[in-house]
Amino acid sequence: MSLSHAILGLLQYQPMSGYDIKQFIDKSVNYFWSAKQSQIYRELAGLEKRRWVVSALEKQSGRPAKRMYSPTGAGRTEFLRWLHEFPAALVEPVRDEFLVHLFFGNGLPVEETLFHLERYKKEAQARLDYFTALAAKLKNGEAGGDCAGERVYWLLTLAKGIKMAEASVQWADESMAVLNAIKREPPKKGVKG
Amino acid sequence: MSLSHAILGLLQYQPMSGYDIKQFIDKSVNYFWSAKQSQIYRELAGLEKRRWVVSALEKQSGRPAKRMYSPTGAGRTEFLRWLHEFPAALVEPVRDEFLVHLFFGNGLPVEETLFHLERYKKEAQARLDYFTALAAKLKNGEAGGDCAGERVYWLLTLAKGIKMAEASVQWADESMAVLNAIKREPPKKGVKG
DNA sequence: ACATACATGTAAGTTGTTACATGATTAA
DNA sequence: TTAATCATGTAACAACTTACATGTATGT
Repeated sequence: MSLSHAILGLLQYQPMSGYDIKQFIDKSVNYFWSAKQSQIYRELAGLEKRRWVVSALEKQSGRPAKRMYSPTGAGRTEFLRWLHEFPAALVEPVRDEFLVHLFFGNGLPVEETLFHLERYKKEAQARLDYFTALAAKLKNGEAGGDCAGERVYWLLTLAKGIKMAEASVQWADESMAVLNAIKREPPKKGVKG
Repeated sequence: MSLSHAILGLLQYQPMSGYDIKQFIDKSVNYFWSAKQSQIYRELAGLEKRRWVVSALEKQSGRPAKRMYSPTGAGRTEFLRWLHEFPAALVEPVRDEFLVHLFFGNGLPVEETLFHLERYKKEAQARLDYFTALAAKLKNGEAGGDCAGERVYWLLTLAKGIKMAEASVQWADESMAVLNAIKREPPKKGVKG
């Protein structure tokens, strides 16, 4: 339900093609929302079936034609209905494969885990840098186009991404420190020794 | 792939039933991993089909019998193979419906958004309290049973949950402050006014 | 010559959710 | 007597991923 309505919401701002939507998602709301190209096309087809959007082919010179989608009246109504309907549980269940591996880290050499924690930190740092730069642009009005009222809310969601990325970097550092300490001073096993 | 191998990993510690696994997940690794009861049963059936686990009915007095699952030799091998195989992208895609609503918050009355941010904060705070208490127990050896080597890694994953929950509470506070400021001083629209 | 960006989609498979179905015991 | 805990599962549906299929234009 969320993906189709999120797409419907984006189309309130301006008509877009499936490809445009994918670009927009990857470059802006990527912290809290992602989707594969194929899924976007499928959701758009579903939205059109329910008459919440209509599409029209737009020819381009030297490029494939774009199928541009726009919301209908019913689509706008449906979006507003959905918007008021917040989920009952606001903190979503997480499923993090990296943490599953770490949880079972006792079955791995410490060096291997440290290597992947370092990788993790770099990824988190890259996200942090990206979101920080994007937030600066949004504040200066260099991004987000003509949307004035929206900017505040976009910044709030970006702030969440920044907070999470900052916490992730810190956590990776602290975790590496813990494991490095173990490496130097292996833990005692049982009562012997 | 992750869920089946995570279950396989849990069974390395001790034989468990589907119900036991559900209890364990909900009460300990809930920060980074969750699953519905029905899915757990399906994954267990799949693991048994692949001969990575075997099951046996265990009768109980006054209670329904339990189907206890244990890993086979092939299961232990497969688990270790998987454990070394970390995902290429360590920071997982997030899909957060609450943030999708907030992103489109300009379409809602500020009071409504503030109400849900307050709810969000309470939920995050409850998680923070729970994880903090669990970490304290783990450190004292009151939880986690006979697993000595595992405890370090369990604490690392819990630390992540704590970090995230802390950041979430802070973010909710800061976001409410921003929206309260807007409520007192509504934003100027365009050049008129 | 090869990769990337542009652009759309289908098919198949995996994973996750919701609803259904059953039934005993225990605590409020 | 009502709800919760214990305990297992199936069926249907919804959501998501991966692989496939096609083709142009541009940059290296």
